[in-house]
Amino acid sequence: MTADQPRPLRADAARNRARLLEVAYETFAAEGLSVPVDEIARRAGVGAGTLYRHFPTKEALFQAIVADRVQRLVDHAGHLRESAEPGPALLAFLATMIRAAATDLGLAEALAGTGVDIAQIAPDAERSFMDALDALLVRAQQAGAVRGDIDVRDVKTLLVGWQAMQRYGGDADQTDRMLSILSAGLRASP
Amino acid sequence: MTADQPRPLRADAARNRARLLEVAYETFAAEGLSVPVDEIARRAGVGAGTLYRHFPTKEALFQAIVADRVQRLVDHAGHLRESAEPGPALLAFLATMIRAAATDLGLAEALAGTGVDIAQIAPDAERSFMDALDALLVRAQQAGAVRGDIDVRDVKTLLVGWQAMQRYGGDADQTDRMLSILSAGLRASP
DNA sequence: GACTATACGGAACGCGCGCTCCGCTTGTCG
DNA sequence: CGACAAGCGGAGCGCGCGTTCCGTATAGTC
Repeated sequence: MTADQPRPLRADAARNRARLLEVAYETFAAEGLSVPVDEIARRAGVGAGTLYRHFPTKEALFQAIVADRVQRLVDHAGHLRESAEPGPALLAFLATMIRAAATDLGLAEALAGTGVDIAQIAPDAERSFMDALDALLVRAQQAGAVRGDIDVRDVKTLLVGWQAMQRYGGDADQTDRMLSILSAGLRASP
Repeated sequence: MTADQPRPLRADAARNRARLLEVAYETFAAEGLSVPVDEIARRAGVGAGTLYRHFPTKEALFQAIVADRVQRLVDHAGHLRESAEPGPALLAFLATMIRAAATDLGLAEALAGTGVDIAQIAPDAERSFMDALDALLVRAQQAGAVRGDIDVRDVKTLLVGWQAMQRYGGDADQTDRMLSILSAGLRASP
């Protein structure tokens, strides 16, 4: 259904597109969304026109980046689900996301902070992410490793909060303490 | 030393200044920092020139708002310290801040998110806030109500994260669950 | 090697916003 | 009540950034 590409995209065009995505991701993650589009183009070594041919709008560029990154997270969740114990699997996934927050979700939250919402900008990515997270959560709850009164939406909200801390706070020691508080708080309660 | 006012400020000028602060606070908290300065002036019923006479720059306006709000939080912490048990006092303060986050700290974090840092913009306010928070934390730890391996900076980081959730997530029920997780995680650990 | 569709670069445009300037109004004080 | 400083309003300036346009270069094809 969605697998036909009318025209296979010229070689240089494909290269430029990939390079733009890469550079844009790194730049936005590191310096925020206010970086001018022209600057992205410059760093990628292309003209502004080229960027706009691939991504007709700045927001379209965001969308492409987010979709890409979220997909990687979903894949990671899938692997954990197959290879680890329910409780540890959930915590490991949360830890991974929080540690990677400075770049991955940090970007996503930067979007939310500026008024752009992931669920709006890339509904498909959002949905498959939530599904993957839900699977991990339910298994952990069934195994009795996590309190039963919370749902996926709660966990997602927790992630948003924790990655905000990550961006805000500092050293690795603090991160460890934050993670310790999180797992203590999630444990099945009296 | 700092208690002399060369000129007592004319009556209408004082009124306009207060009104501007009020309107700017509400507007920025509700709609983000990208609201144009002219719009603030319009809603306050004054001209742009008037706003700029009181606050020579948009950032100066932020600074004035933040200093004002943080001071209120510090006062609140002082009252709690005198009137409540150590453990509950800390949790009550955290809960207050988190519940008020959508307006108060939400603004502060909005600043941080856009590259402005409270500690830079209003160092005095930041310092007295941290002192007040520290006092509550230390008392709670001495009473054995909160684990001893965390410090003020950790608590501040937690607050940043929790208020991010607050802005992000939704209903009151979810907020309660988040608070429950927080207090469970903070309790003195094995 | 020549021809054409495809893609590129970067100058230029328009708009929005922070900030300034100055002629007019209004509070204040004798 | 009259005079003067203090304050006001809002048109306008300049700049930065998102977006467009079009003449030029280059990959793909025979």
